[in-house]
Amino acid sequence: MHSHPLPYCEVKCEHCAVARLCLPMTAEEIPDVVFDNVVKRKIILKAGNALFRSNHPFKSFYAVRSGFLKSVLITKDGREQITGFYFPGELIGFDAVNSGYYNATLETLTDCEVCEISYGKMMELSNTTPSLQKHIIKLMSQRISHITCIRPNSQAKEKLASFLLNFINRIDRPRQTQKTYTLPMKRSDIGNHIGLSAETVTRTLTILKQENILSCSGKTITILDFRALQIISCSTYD
Amino acid sequence: MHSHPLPYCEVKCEHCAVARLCLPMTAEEIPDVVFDNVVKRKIILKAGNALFRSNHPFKSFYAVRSGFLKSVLITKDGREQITGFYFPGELIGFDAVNSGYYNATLETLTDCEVCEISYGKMMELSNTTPSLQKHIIKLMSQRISHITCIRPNSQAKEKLASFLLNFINRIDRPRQTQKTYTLPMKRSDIGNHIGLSAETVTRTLTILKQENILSCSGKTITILDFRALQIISCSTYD
DNA sequence: CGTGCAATTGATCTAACTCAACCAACGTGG
DNA sequence: CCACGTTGGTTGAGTTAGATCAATTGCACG
Repeated sequence: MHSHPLPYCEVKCEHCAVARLCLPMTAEEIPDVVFDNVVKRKIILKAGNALFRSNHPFKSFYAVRSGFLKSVLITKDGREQITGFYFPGELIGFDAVNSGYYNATLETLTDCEVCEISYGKMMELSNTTPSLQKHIIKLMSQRISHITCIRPNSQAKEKLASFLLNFINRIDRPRQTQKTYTLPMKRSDIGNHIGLSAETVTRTLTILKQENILSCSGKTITILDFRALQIISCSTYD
Repeated sequence: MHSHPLPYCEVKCEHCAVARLCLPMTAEEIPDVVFDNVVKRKIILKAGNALFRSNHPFKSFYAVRSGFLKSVLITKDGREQITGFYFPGELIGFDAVNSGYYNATLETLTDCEVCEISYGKMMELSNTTPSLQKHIIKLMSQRISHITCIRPNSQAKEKLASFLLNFINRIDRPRQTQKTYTLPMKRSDIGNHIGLSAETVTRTLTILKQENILSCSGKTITILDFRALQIISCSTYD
């Protein structure tokens, strides 16, 4: 939970597995030399560290190259609120553009590789690169959809189903034949984020197991009946 | 709740009271003739009508010129979920860019004037207008912040305080000496949105009245102790 | 092979929900 | 102009989903 100097190393986007998700990486459109000026460096973080803290001035987005992070808000009386999770290929910092400072602390759930993307330089570049501009707006739109996916006045089962579907949609897109996933966060993190206690998350998972909708042990979860999960979530996921 | 042909009329942005919030309206940057091509027309809607419905194809943002709207999602078992409110000067439709269709039905809470902004044409225009591009991203960032403001695992009092502060911040920015506001939505809408029953909203308002933090009667609400409300909300509002 | 954190399970408790009655404001039509 | 229906708000009583507290087990890692 302590933040210390961030170790950097060189990175080439063309070698990045999640580049296509992160920024539109068509070499013919953006010359490498220009692009390298925008995406600075790869930051390596061990699990449990902070990428940045609440109220620090905003100057960069961060692209998740690998690993998982959570965005945490500490209320004045010391409680934690997890306002979101970040998965590989996703961009961090959209909420900070308006206020000019980061609204939450970004903590790694696992070891992470993160690329720093200068906001100012990216905006310059996007002036001459329509596809980049479109892509940013699309990613922001996507994030808005993700946030909206948990309905606050729904039951535990419904919330958890929505959370799991959202997780799968973001981690495994386009959806593979794969049905087994590793949850990067603990029960209490899930609960905190969707408005349940850790115990209720466990109990609800147990119910879903008994109903043969999924099986899970620890952080490993297998979806047995995808359709049932969709029905429970009442969502519009495909 | 019925949707019928939308009545249009001519509108000039330079005469609009909320133009400065909606799009960057510096005449020297964007020639009128170009701009008029993007902002199509003014739509007039009576209270209780739909601007658009869930799953309709997305092709335009809508700017709220006057009035108030709510965005409603109908779950498969018929329950309503209010995913957000829209106030004068705000843009509607950010969540639809990614999926290509509107994710919710937009219903007017009051009589409304709304301007249609072609997404495609606006993106074209923003290619040559850096300030427009920056503005859109800022507005999207702002919306992300607004959505995040209600913490799902907090008490009724805290939720309601956060909701009220968010409302005031959006309706009255920069903050005036004004302390009395008219809530455009009913108790059940507030409750639905923040995850409480209408009765609990009423009861919580009654408690806040007894504590001399606010006074309210029906839709008219007066903030007596702003600071106390901020403390209850545990928020970071200024 | 402990040590410590996370997950599970059970027992109680409570904040908020639901149901119901009542009131106030408002619009409509006779 | 008033009777009436409708809609929204308030208040009370009883119920419940999920929280809290506590004890136990499981597991990962040095």
